[in-house]
Amino acid sequence: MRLTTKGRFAVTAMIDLALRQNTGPVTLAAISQRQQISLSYLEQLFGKLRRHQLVESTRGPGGGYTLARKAVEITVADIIVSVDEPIDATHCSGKENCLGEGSRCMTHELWASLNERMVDFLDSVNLQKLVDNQVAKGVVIEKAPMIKRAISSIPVVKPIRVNAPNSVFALGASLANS
Amino acid sequence: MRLTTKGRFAVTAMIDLALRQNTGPVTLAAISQRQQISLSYLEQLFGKLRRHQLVESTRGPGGGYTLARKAVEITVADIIVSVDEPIDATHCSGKENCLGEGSRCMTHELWASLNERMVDFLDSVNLQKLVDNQVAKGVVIEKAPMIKRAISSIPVVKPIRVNAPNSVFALGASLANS
DNA sequence: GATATACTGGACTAAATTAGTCGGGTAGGG
DNA sequence: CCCTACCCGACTAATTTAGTCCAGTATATC
Repeated sequence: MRLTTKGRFAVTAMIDLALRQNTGPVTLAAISQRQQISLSYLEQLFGKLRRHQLVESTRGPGGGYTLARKAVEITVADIIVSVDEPIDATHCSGKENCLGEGSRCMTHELWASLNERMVDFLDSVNLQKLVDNQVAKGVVIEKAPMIKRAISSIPVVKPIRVNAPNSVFALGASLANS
Repeated sequence: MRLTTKGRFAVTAMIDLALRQNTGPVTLAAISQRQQISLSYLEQLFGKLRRHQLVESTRGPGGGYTLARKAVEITVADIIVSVDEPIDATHCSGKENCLGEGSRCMTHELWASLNERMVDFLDSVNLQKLVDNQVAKGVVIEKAPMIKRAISSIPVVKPIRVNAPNSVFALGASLANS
């Protein structure tokens, strides 16, 4: 289990998708605009979400992404695990007792427990809950305009690359993948 | 609240210290050897632990570190917060609603909750518990040899710098500091 | 069957962070 | 004094993060 802004972005994007997929597939371009996440980055993220069967894609005009299963059946943990790869291997889980006799792994159980709690929590929250929460807050979902071609004359603001400046989720977070 | 190997090292070192401080101050050199943590790095860590009043130092020969308060009164959260600086500021906590109306902060509450759970857990574990756990496991604490000068002919193995290879705690972890 | 839309995938990269090292100090016991 | 052991700030290599870029492929509509 790891926590990065990547996971946060993925959860945000999935909420956006869940909120609007009832009017058909949602394009990444739309999510990108609404959530201010770069399109290329979303593509990367959704590639992973698709490979983990959390979303389904429809190509071509009118295409986009839809949830692969009901929102209530997708947990936050599912999303995070999908985008923040396992990184398993190379760790002292189980058989190998790290270094002599618990010397290095004195804290192993501690982190394993913490990890377990985190997973439990993130698994207890499903996408539907987050959606309901948003709806309760009064988020307005404009009906997808059925116009064939959207106005593409909106000046594209070239996003300046600034590595996530020490914000809430400034850094990566990883924990034993118990 | 953040989680890095730095915090893990600090907790490990603190357990080592708690286990042996009854025979007087414990030197960083000794902890370094036992736990395989570089001395310079321990100095950095203990500087922070001291400034946060978790340990006290005694200079000169026979000196070293001791816990500033009883082990039962030091929690894992205390240790981690001490070494992994706050990083507060620059985040959307409270008044500023991030971007428009909850758009970016759709997940804010989620992370805040998760963070709260983590802190709760880490605050529920105190150093004494970890020490008891070690003792129960049968960790042998050699009586500190009262020899004035330790044998310094042990060939010092020059540690090769290899950035923490994707292990359990491979990466940093940060969460809202609610 | 052009053409535009929209997903697919992989190679690449700048900035930030981590996990330290290095070196020169300061305090205190013998 | 001199050796032990803490003190502290500057420096750095490796790694990771958070993306970009670009060259496709599938498909609906005209």
